[in-house]
Amino acid sequence: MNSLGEKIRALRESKGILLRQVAAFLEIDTALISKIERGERRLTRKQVIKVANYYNVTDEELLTLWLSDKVLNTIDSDPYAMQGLNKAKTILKTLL
Amino acid sequence: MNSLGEKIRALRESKGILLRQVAAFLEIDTALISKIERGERRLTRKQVIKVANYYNVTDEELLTLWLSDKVLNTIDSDPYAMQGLNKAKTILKTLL
DNA sequence: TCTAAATTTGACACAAATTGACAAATCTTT
DNA sequence: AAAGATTTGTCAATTTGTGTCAAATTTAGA
Repeated sequence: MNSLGEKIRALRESKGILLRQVAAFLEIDTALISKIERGERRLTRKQVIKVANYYNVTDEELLTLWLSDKVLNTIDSDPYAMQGLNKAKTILKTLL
Repeated sequence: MNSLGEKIRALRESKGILLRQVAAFLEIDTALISKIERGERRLTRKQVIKVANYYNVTDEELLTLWLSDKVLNTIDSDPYAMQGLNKAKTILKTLL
């Protein structure tokens, strides 16, 4: 339930960048980015976009993970999570 | 984006019950259930279950709508909403 | 190993969102 | 017009989200 954190940690490590550096770029405390990568906290939408640029990946890729994490977090482990998700998808389709 | 509110309003009206009565049953203010039916506020999970019993429908039916509303609310009108939903679904499947 | 840098943890602060009550305004029915 | 039903607006209490800071722990290099 923390796809984005894992992803940006992988990106950071693959480029040999320090938490300190990402934190500076995002203008937040190092402790915070540490928590974010481990899924203890979440990025804001704007921060996700900044990070995507920083690591040279598309906004879409990271935002999709970010949204997915948010969704899974709100339906948590509700027994009807899948039904709710399907209903949401059906409704969303009609809105597009 | 307020499937549940519409549903419970329809249920209430089909049975000719007053907001006042539902509110009394749920032990909340009448104004609140009014707002809930119009999507201005949300029920808690426990209240959804109480309402389901009150109107003699299944928990599953109302909780599905409740979850769907929550999901659609959190992904709001993000341009990548559908991608996020699909990713969430994929991940959720692996967790079951 | 020793130590310095990097990361993690826990406590706290502040802001924003949520949940509810209450009073007043509006809508409906008779 | 009067009574009841519903809606609206505002305020308080609580919860949740976003961030900092200091201290503890882990990791790496000399």
